[in-house]
Amino acid sequence: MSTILDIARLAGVAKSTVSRYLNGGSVGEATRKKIEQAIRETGYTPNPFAQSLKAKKTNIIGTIVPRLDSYAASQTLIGIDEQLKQMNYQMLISNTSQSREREIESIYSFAKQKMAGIILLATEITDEHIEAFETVNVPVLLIGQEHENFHSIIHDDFHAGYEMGRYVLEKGYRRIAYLGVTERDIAVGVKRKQGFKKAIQEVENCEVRFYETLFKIPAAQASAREIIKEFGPSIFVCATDNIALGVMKASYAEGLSIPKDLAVTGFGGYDVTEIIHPALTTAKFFYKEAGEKAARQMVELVKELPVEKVSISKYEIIERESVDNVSGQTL
Amino acid sequence: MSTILDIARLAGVAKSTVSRYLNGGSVGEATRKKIEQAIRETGYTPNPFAQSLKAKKTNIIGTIVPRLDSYAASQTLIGIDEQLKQMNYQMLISNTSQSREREIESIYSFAKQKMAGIILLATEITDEHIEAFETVNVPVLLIGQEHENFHSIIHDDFHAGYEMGRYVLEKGYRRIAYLGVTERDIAVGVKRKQGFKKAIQEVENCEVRFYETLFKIPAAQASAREIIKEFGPSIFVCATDNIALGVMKASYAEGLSIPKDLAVTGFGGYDVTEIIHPALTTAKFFYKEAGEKAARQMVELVKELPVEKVSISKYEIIERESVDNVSGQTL
DNA sequence: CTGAAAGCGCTTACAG
DNA sequence: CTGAAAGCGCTTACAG
Repeated sequence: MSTILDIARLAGVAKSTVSRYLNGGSVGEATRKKIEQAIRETGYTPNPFAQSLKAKKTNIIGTIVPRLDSYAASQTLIGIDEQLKQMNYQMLISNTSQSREREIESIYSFAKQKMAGIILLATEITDEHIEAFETVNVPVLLIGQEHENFHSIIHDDFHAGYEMGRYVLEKGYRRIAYLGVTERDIAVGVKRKQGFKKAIQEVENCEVRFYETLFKIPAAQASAREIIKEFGPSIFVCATDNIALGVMKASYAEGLSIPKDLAVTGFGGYDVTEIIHPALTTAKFFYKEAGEKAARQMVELVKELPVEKVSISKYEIIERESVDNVSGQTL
Repeated sequence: MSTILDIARLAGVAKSTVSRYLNGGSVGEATRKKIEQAIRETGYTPNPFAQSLKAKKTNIIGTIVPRLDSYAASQTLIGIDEQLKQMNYQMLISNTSQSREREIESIYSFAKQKMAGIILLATEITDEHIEAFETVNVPVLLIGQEHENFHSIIHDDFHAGYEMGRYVLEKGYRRIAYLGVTERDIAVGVKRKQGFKKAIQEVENCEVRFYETLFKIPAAQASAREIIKEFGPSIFVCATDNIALGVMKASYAEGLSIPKDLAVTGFGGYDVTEIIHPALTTAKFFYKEAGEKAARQMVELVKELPVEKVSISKYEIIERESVDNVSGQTL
């Protein structure tokens, strides 16, 4: 491995001149050529550790993710990674396995490692998060949740909820179970529900009940079984695709046919939703695109350029087979 | 951020003494206490860049993965990551988006970044791979494929194929379509098929035809449609779960009911296989465990301890609903 | 435009 | 056991 000194000698100039060339400073035509030649000969690449030691900052963006094995997470990461690569930055992933403690630790650990910025695929923002981010003093970008203290990219949960509500009502459903999650998750637990509620309020004679369950399929399945028995809705509007999957399992178990006996919708647009049969009607979010945008904005933050506080990523209602047309009426 | 000099001054000793303490060298009882106290006060942690600059090696294991959005990949990564963390190593992921070129680039790039070792979630090992690994001279571990030049952890594809064959025959199926993939993929394309063939050879009066398709669901679906029409098997034994999913979609489209009209099996044990209805009978591999073992072995390689050339990870046939009992006979 | 020098924070022989 | 000194490979004022 050759060093900057090797190529300085080869080119017959000083180390500092080579360094200047490398960092885009102005060098004379002749010396530039000699340096370029020397670099070509040796295949020289700068030692990143030496660079970072001086610069006290890397070109690495630390990305904190609650789990690796979710569609949303992996798509978002792919988007971040590809975009970052294009801009000559690198992504370092910290998987916290849904542990808030590890999430906080990762913030400090990334700061120690001189990450240029931190992207958090957020579920909940606690005081500990705020404190950590404030003490490390590194550019931060949230994906999936918004917070007044930080820049963020969110999915349009409210309007997706609203449009999903409209869609379900248009199809004629009037006995609806909304199966949501904890309100501590603002995006998934609050916004989607609020949007849905708004759609409901625009219509009359509609019986809607709101329930809360957990994110995992088995929990959703158990909740659904209860609800089917005690309420007997004609449709489940579920706050996530996984919850919808749990509802579908419950309905098989109860011998209900989808969508004839029971309709189901989700949110997310996970690829499994089109593999299953019947395919699931859902509000698709654009995780990869959101990740790409996050990467771009993060680099702008690093360069201290102005960035809008919150960007809203789009969505799309995808009609598939899990919802019937009960009435055909238009609202 | 405090440096080693700060804590040397605080403790009233020399930098080198602190460094020795930090690296497990012998220090006197009294100085040890003073140093520990100083570290506690300041919350000092060593600057990793300065360390790496001297040591010319990091405690980071570079992990090259063809894609992030696959069950096998994410489970394997989770296993590697968790185990590495426990051993005070870090994982750095390079996602190549199925580009062989990027795979090769990543090898060189990891070497430049002084990774302590490289783990490759392998699909195909080409001459370029071999050349790259030889020139960088960094410990290497393959997961998923074996190769004489390198250490590796593989899944027991051969025996999984064999046992799947036995299982299908026991259930009474005798008109079988084996839907495989390219033989350039030794593990998936060759070994699983070989194991399956062995099982077939132990029985008589069995009509088996072998086909080849691509890894993606739509491609498998198209292949399946053809095969259903021209051969009309009573069961599809598919080389991967995704291919099995494609077959299931094709059978819905053709109006065939699973498992009554057509049975299906896969390999992999992806979690989607138990979400769908009917749930898929498959040979489950233990990706996360394989990742954990890979991490352990990699660290041993880094430390230049002896490591077995190839480790075989286990599998398990999971019986679910996509296969009927046609005969009930025992082989 | 170019170069000499100091310094980033750590480790590693080498003396004592 | 402990410390002074050199050096890892780079960057950054500062002179010229």
